[in-house]
Amino acid sequence: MKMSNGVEWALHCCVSLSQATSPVPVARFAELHGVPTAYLAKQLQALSRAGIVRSVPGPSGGYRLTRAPSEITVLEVVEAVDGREPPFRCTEIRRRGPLALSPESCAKPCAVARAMASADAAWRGALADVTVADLGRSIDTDSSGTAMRELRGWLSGAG
Amino acid sequence: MKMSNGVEWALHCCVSLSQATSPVPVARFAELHGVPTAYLAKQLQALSRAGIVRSVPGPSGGYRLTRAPSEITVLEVVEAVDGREPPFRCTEIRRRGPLALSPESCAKPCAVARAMASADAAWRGALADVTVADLGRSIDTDSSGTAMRELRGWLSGAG
DNA sequence: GCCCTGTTACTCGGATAGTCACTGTCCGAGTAAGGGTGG
DNA sequence: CCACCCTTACTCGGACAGTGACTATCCGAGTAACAGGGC
Repeated sequence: MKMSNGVEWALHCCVSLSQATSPVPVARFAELHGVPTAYLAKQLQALSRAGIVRSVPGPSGGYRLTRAPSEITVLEVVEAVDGREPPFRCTEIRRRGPLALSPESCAKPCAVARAMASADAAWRGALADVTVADLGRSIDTDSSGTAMRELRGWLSGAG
Repeated sequence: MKMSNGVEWALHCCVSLSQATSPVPVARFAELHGVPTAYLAKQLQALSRAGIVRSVPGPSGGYRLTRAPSEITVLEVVEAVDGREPPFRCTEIRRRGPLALSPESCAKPCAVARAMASADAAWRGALADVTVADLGRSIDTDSSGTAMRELRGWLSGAG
């Protein structure tokens, strides 16, 4: 079970975007984070489809957030990039073999699927409790309050 | 992010094993669940390496549980089959690019990694709260108390 | 009848190909900025 | 000097190859059961 690395990139891009005052193009993010430009664009497109960011075409265009950073949860970003389907998918093996259950006996998900779904809900709940604004504050605290200021300066400067 | 289907098979096998009184070979499980024998064997081998089941070679051999079903958590089975590494792996992009942090500033995991680790801990905690015995009871309840009895009968019979 | 021995066949275990999703990349459509021209 | 228009170049967006992990499979090593022979 491996999560796409694009999730990490997308989250850092959202934090960076929360400090930007004008649209930021993909190339700028790629330079800032040291990742491939074209592949990073794929992740930003996913965020755009999910309505988390909005694309501005043409010169001086790029991406901007559609909402306040405090209104964007980590879960939304993860689901936008990695998909909304849960990692575990029940294949209904209880309906197969010599002890197969009748279809009408399978109205409820089986016990295994319920346990996995419960854990998945706990995972999503934890991710939904953290917002992009929270991430920015945590990063700022780790750097003694310099990270967000340096980020704003770099985004405003020529690069 | 896709979890191996072997996890589902392994969990159902553990529940079945909890009702067996003698070692059960892989072929029997494959017939019961309607899955490929050779690939299912791979999952049972993983359980064996993790110490959840014990293999008995030779005629009338197979697999048996090493502990009581109430002492085997779903988390153990998931980790045995799917691996213990968390789905999210931080690539430390904060150390790269024009605003790269110094190595000594990265003693703690970054905020993004902490948020993902917290969610992962919640996921594992939920899985650790359910045991194989719990799964068996739930399946029995869903079938009005006939599933485990039929399972014991089939495992004892010639198949 | 009981014990020993050799055969037998059944078990697991790791090493070996095939397929799907993630990774990485490219070029085309669309658009706003900027400069030039005319009024 | 101002407004309009054209060129320009910069943006995103979806479509196209490469790689690693999951899927599926096979054959060999080891061992307990079983049958046969000897005591």
